[in-house]
Amino acid sequence: MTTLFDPDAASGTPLIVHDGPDADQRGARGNGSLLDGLNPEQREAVEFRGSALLIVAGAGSGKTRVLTHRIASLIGGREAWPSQILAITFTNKAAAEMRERVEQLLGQASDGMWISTFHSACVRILRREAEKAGLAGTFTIYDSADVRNVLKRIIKELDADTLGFTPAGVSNRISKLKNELADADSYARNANLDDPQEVMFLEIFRQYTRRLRAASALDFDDLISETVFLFRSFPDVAALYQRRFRHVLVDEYQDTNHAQYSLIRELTRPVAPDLAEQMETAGMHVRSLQDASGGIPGASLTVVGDSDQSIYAFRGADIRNIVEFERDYPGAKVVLLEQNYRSTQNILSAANAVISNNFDRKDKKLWTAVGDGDKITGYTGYSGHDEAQFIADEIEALHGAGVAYRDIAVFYRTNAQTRALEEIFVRSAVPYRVVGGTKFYERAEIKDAIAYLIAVANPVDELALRRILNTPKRGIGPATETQLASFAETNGITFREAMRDAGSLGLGPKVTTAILQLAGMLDEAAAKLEPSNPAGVSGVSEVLGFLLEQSALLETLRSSRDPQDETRAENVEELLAQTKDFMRENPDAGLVDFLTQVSLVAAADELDDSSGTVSLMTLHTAKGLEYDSVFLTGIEEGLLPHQMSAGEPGGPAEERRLFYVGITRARKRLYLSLAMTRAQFGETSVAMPSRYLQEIPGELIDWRQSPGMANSRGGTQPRALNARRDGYGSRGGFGGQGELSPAPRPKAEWPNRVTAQVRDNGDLTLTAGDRIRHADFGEGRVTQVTGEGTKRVAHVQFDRSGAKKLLIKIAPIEKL
DNA sequence: ACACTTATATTTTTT
DNA sequence: ATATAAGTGT
Repeated sequence: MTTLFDPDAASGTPLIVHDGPDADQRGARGNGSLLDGLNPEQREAVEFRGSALLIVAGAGSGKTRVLTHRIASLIGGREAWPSQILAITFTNKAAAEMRERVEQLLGQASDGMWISTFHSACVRILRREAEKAGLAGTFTIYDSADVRNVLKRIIKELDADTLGFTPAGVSNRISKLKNELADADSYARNANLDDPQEVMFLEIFRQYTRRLRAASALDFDDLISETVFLFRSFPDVAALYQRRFRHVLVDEYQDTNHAQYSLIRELTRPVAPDLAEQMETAGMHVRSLQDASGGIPGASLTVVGDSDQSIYAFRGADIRNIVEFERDYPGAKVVLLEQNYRSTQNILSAANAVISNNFDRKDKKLWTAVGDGDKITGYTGYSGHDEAQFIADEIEALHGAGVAYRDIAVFYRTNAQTRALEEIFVRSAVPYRVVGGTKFYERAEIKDAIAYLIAVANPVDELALRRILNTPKRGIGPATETQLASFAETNGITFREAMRDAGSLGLGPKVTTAILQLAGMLDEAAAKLEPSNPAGVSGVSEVLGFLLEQSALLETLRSSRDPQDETRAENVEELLAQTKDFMRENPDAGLVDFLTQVSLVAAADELDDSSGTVSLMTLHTAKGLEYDSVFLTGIEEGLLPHQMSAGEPGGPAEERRLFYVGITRARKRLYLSLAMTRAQFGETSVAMPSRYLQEIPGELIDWRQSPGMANSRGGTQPRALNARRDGYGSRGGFGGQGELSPAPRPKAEWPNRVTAQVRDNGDLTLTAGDRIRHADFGEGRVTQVTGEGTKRVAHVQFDRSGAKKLLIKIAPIEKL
């Protein structure tokens, strides 16, 4: 028998493990079978043993495979216990998948392994070390809406709006600072205190910090930064985790911000000899980990990333983290994965061509062994709806040809673009699901129900209490709310305590009863969770059921005459069902765990692989996913690249990466679509093709309707225009035959600089029967006019060129 | 305090 | 266009 121990902190006690058949079996598995089917680079990445490893993994190069095999090989080769592994993924869904795949490879469960997102891991640490961190273990996590709520109140109280402060703006600024590990005090040290704007911002920041603390709440950014601060302030606490996690693996490293970078640095720091000795004395068994000096060496670090897929600079992601990895970790090994196992060569060639326009990057070319595949399909709609109709029709065609709906995805830059798509999809009966967007947990009725639970779990959370105070309506208005707040303030008690003491506020009897009833309900619910409760401990769903019943929240929605409330009631019922699922899947978890899980769901976590629907999502959400058929929509100037990115330094480059990410999601078929006009704020405006479209070699795209055709500057016949512009056109994305293939192709006729020359016919009005002359098609007769305003379309029968649809506002036509 | 009407901003991306 | 905010009247 060998005495080994798994320093798994879950139980806090070392385990004695016997050498036996089990161990032999694990050893016998060896690494041989784990390396099967890997290419030499992947193999190298799996097998490398050393303190730091950077895997530069191009899109679709099998990085998840490498990561899972690496973890499995560490555990299977008995180099590490599952509990010594910490793997950070981008979404909870990716984490679950990774765990499953590791266990599949090992053929055994691997309890104790931490595979989670940055935020989940930090919450876990903070709840565990709450006392040291100066927090209640039941702290609430505020999402962006909660944060804005708090800020709104502060700004109002300080009259800061007169200085131009908005909740969203301040929230952004605070978030940026926290991502840099700054707090109000450190900011104050460098602030220009002669600037009233700065002074006000500082005051808001201070108040905000104070209120969150008073409510025992943390925002998303705090989760990371507070963990870093905890580790820095308490080396002994940090040492617990430094000792435990011997292998730290981080996925999507290009999207880490400074705080996350620092967290990884702290976790992979060595433990000093004296601290290690203290731990040994405390019975923590560090002997087997100690090096010659008596300290515990830093954990091995593996990071995986691709700077070409860095798309989160706006939330503080710092591309330098990956670019300068070798400088940060001297002696780091770098492995490059360039072979792509996902897409066809045509798709990869397009992706390579686009991304090569970003100059400050290491050249990297994806390649595949699977062959060219289909061409990319292009389509230019007259409007967003026309574009959506094309997509719906094409999806139906694909489906008819045997492609499952779930293998099809539609991507867009902004959430607002879902509207046109949804309208058409509903009409065309295409089964679809919007991933992210207005997320389930962000709906008002769900936040209300959750607020009841938060009020029970974390009684000092004033925000949650204020939210439910008059939801559903119980006659407690803003005036009463303010009175309660100031009563709490003057007496130095919490809002909740003030509610319990409502009787001494001298309010009307009706209001007083209402408040006391609510407070009593919450206390009663809390009692149900007490372990000492003689009636036994209730689970999350019982408590929620009790609260919904007592507050009549559900009943109010059901009996409302607003037709939308019916759906809201169903949503609340869905939440109740979710609590039951949660209890079944996590028998040991409690209310706080449920609330944590709810707070940390990512958009992509909502994806259900088994659902037979088309998935709609933003390009950001699409990162890390792949589909057989991908529709990339709204490839227009102002949308991709987005208008707002124009001012940002590096904005257009990041937008290009976003386009690149979208392209590389497709396995077999890629569709690029855009519209000539786009509705925005209810106004319709003319849209121009994106500059990025021209970066794709023309011969890769098969235009069903090119931008040139859509504004009728093209035609169905080759024209002299093409030859004339060949100097530009053959290189660009649309005119392109390439210098080597002189034969003109009918479908490639977009004049090179069409983006710069869009005509405006103003309010030219046409009616059926009018004769017109078109610059290319000659004379014809209008047969019909459809559409409204700027997107009026004339259907014209040309004398020589046949029937065409023309966008009246921008077509090169004149009335005769 | 609540229901109704009118004004206004909203759309960049997200844990 | 739509959703929320603010304003007005009961």
